[in-house]
Amino acid sequence: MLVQQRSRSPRGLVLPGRFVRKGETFADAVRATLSEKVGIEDAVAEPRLLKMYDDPRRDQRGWVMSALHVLALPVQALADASGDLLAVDEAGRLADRRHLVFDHDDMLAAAVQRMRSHYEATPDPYRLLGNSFTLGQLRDLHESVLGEPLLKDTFNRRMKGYLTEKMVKGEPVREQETGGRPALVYVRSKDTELSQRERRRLLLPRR
DNA sequence: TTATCGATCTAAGGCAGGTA
DNA sequence: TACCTGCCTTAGATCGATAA
Repeated sequence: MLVQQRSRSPRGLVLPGRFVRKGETFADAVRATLSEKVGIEDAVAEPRLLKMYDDPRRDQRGWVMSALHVLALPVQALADASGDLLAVDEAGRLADRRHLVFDHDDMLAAAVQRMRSHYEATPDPYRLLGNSFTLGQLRDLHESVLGEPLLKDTFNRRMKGYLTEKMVKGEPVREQETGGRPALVYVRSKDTELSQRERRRLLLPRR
């Protein structure tokens, strides 16, 4: 999670953000925040609106509404970003036990919960692995996001239903750098929008 | 330098028990 | 009864260490 140090009162760690200016949409403000405050000009993924926060008591400076957006990016894309990348725990709080100012702890937990629920139901829904990947890479990513180990066999069997082997010149592509038997490279099947029944079936198993 | 072996990894399939 | 799940086994492939 990328957090930033707020220099004005109340001081402390916050999620990146700013006020919406006259004539701006939320989308404009999100893009401007990424550009001006984080240093990301061209995000490969679109930020997703998650939740509105409108409790009049949430900010001592006055009545401030916040529109929480979520954007997931590979770590490499954040190499030059302004702020600190911090780990979160199982509950979606900062792993080092520090707290964010305002109600940003709740925002962080909500964002982590939403992201984990998406990774319960769809192979890499935020496309952090790009267009092609091995099952091992996919499982590592899902375990990282969910914060717990998964059953390898069941994960592979469930995910394969939503993946297609990557083919070049009629031959399946294999990843040679796994240290063992070359792993098959997969791409997402065209239809990865799962039905409610399929989503329940795809809920990932735990070790 | 080369061959061998063990460790490690993925892929695939079988099987028994559980469940809708 | 068909399907799903978890566990297990076997095979194939690579890498690094080690002996000849």
